[in-house]
Amino acid sequence: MDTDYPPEATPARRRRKKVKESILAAAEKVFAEEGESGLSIRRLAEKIDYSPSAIYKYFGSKEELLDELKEAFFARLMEKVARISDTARPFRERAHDCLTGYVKTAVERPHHYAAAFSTIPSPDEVAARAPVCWDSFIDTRKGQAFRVLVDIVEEGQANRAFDKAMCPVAAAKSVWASLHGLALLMIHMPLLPEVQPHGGALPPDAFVAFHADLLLRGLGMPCDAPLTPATNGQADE
Amino acid sequence: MDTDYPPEATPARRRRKKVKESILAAAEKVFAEEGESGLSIRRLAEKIDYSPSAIYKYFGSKEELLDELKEAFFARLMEKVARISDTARPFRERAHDCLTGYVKTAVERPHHYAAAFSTIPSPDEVAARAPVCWDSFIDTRKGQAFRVLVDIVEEGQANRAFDKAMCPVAAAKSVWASLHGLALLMIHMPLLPEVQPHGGALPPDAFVAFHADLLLRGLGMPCDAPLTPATNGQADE
DNA sequence: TTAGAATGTGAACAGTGTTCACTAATTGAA
DNA sequence: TTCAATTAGTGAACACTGTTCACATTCTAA
Repeated sequence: MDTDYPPEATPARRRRKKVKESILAAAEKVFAEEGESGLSIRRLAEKIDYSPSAIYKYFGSKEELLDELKEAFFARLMEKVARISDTARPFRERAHDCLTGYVKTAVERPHHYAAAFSTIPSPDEVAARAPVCWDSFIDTRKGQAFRVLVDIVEEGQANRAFDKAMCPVAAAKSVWASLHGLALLMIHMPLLPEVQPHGGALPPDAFVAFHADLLLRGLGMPCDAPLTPATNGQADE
Repeated sequence: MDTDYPPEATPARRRRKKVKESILAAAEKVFAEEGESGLSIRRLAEKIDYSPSAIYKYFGSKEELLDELKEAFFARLMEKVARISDTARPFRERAHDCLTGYVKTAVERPHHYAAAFSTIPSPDEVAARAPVCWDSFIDTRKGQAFRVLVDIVEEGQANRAFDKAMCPVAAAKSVWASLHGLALLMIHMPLLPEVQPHGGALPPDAFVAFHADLLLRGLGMPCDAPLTPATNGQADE
């Protein structure tokens, strides 16, 4: 696509960048509230007072525009988790907060997170892209987020907090899957955490923490605190 | 919608049912291969040699048609897992196979499974539907699949295989989330299991088994076998 | 000053889900 | 058997969608 120019800061380039950002800002707003179904090129054009076709001078297609939104979101998510991981605190706390932080950040922008995992490659595409090499994956935004998890697992193993027999990459994949699933389940079924046969369910945040504890224990790290706070189960109700 | 009639088996009703099933069959085929994006009413009509508007005599909307496909798929998924859970085998084997069975069945029909969790309710809708009661959820197809997981957790706790301090419902939610995430990750990134820095990644099935083992350990059940088979890690490569 | 590139536009194309007036066939009752 | 009422099926249309393209305008660099 010929929509991206080298960034010598001529006045024209600056103007162009501004317009492009106004498009992205308008798109971001609509998309955050209503998701892809609410975001049409015509509606977007109306919002920024341009004609629909003008948008195609800045983005090759709607998909390209959406990709930038998702990419930016995932970069924020990754950075957030990485920052948590970089704080100087006991390993268990840090690991726990990385896991819960991932889920919480994902759930904050449900449409973004869900859209970041929305395309299903056909068997042909899969065959064409295989085999996938590690280096190309780890340069992706998703790959970088994954990298943080691998580092945590390796650190935990070095600490003897986690089982050393596990392949750290496999363990990180497993953890990622579990976080991913919780995030999506909470996005698509926001009331699930509240569902409980006799009332007294965990509030969403506590449930995310519980999930993280379970994962850490799966990795081989026993819990010092009890797994479920007193509010859960069929207590006093 | 007035598209469903009582099932007195008059010739007309039989004919109607047949046509409806032919629509569903055609839709099923297209949907399984190409997902929602490939399934248009006009294309569907062409396939079964009817006019597009004819389809609306059988389904109130495209969404309603799709809902039937997803519902049928999830019913199969649920039944499959329930059947595994009902076999007479050692608890650990059964539990393990239920978890892996869920993921494997989901991945077999990627578009179905992903579509079954595709709608994101707006905050208004969430507020309107809250609070959700257990009984109405457990009658859902998803609720029934979830029920199987709760039963497994409770059985494991009764066996002293799982931690008794956990709320079984919370634990089941956590397990569900982890399975859900693995299934979706494998659907949207089919090559992820293969990604490994120095080659020698687990094949997909082995990775699913590894994931299940990790979950069982998280629930409090220690592993008899080593967590990761010999093929993993940076072995002989 | 002027050629060339970049920006923005309106009309159009091909596609979508859906509705509706209409015809044709089928049904159940007189 | 006849006849009214229901049902099945149709084609044209509506209001959308993403996208393209010839065209006019504006800006930029030589």
